[in-house]
Amino acid sequence: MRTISLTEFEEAVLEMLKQVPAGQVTTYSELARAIGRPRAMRAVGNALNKNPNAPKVPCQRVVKSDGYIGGFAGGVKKKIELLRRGGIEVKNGKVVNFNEIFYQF
DNA sequence: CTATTGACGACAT
DNA sequence: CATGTCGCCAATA
Repeated sequence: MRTISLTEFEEAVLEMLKQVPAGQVTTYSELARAIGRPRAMRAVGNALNKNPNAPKVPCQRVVKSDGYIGGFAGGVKKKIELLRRGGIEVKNGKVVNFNEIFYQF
């Protein structure tokens, strides 16, 4: 079924995000770049915010380019908890070993 | 059409 | 390191 109330852009963002393996993270910028809109990192964040997609899409694995958590529709605290649960350590609002677990498309 | 708003990024001060 | 400003893009009013 479709019942997609999402735009092509939002769809693309979610699809790409689903490709991120567990235990790794990506960035808004990289994600935007992967869908062909290298300067649309803000729009990417906007798309994720509007789509409280459940576990279908690991929205929590998207962080800022400098390794900081960024934001989350359910609250940053929640985002951090989800990340830790997924084996990703977060310290002082920033992903530990960010450079090592950073997933590039 | 224009204006406003953001889970951003890079740079200047 | 902290704060401010500008640029960028898509969605929405």
